[in-house]
Amino acid sequence: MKQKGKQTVNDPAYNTRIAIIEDDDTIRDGYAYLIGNEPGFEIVGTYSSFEQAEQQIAATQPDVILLDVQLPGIRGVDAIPQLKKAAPGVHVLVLTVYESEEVIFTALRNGASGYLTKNISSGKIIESVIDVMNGGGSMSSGIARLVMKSFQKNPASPLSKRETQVLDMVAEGKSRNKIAAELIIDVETVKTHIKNIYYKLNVNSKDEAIKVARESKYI
Amino acid sequence: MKQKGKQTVNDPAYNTRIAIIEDDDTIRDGYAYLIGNEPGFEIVGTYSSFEQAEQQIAATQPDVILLDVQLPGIRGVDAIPQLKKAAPGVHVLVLTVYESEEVIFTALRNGASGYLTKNISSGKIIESVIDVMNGGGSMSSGIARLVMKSFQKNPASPLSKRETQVLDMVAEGKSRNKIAAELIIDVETVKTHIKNIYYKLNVNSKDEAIKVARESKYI
DNA sequence: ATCCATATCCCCCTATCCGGGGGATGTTTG
DNA sequence: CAAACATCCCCCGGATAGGGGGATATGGAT
Repeated sequence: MKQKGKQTVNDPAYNTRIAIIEDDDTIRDGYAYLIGNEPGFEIVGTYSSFEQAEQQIAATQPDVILLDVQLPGIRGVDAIPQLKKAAPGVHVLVLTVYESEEVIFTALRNGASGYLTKNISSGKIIESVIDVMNGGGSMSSGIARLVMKSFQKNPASPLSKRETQVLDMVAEGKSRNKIAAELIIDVETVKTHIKNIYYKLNVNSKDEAIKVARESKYI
Repeated sequence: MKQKGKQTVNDPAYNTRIAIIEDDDTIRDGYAYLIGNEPGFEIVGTYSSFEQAEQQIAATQPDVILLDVQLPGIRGVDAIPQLKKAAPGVHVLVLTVYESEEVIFTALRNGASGYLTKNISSGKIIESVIDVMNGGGSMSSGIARLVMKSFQKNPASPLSKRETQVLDMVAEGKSRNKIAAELIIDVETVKTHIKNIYYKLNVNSKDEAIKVARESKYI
């Protein structure tokens, strides 16, 4: 229902207030034009850099910010915390041309409400804005694929089921005793599993094993 | 480009072959009707349970499976690995009425290509099918929100920046020495940070701290 | 039938780590 | 200025980790 002391989103007379931070003039003006002409949406500010935007954002308190990742100065996704501080409750929709995992996950960690590739139509952007205004999230399909892939394990892991389970627990900081207790097996068995894990991963310490296994998505 | 020995997806004469596993007759037949009448899409099988579907899926090798989470017998999301084994390369789109975090993350871990709530239009389902056929992913906005939220930390953490950083490393199985080396500070400092973390979280061991911090999304 | 991977358990050893206790000092920030 | 933060110092005893050497039983692949 989302109120913020103004009117509700569901009020047909209420315009969703949108700010755009994007350094490419053509793209910025294009978005502004397309979205500004859409009934129910209002562009309350367009900026070509974060530094330029910060003050104004605090003053205008938009509902949604369309944020380019490539900006002169600070990287767009790194500016998200400051933008949310300047306009608490604002929904940040990140726009990008590249699908870089590092950038995507930084954006998500920083509290972006959506992550869209720029090759989408303005209709899709409007749809995403509506989604996030209703408390949802929004991701283009390429981004969604990467995010979903990050949850999956490598099916070609050299580790057995039990070994994976043990290494999972090791990676959570649990001691051999704790692991043995939880799996209801002897500490010696846990030890053997760990020995075999080290052998298979060609390492000889906990954190090497965790590092290697994480990199290869074995755990 | 995705070939599978048949024709390419981009061939306008090729029909995307879809199977539906859904125990509610009305819903199943409804989807089958709506999707079957869509040009470019073909329903190659409808099943009311996983057990019933498994054999046929292996024989028909559909491109996409629409899978209900609530099934008699095995839970839909738990059947995903077997479905992918029966039809390697198949894209599984999970359909649900509830947005349960546990079920969502199980689906993602098991390699679902999409996760949709049932209140969406058949047009949206078609869109999602196209997205996954092109190698993308697809999530309804409520699901996307939950997934994105899972990446975020609690902004109200009692831990300082440095403490969070240290606990992060502790949670990765690193020893105090290793942490000290990586942060280029003394082991004693790391120890002090850990002491303070334990005090703040009201615990007195590594794995308690990790558990509490994980539950509250401090790390 | 045999071999290999898996899973379970047993014993030895030493160096390191962990948790708990007591402090101190400088900087940042509200 | 006080509180939070980040840094470093000392002492102690028990637990843990890693490396070495085994054994036994099951189940699947050849």
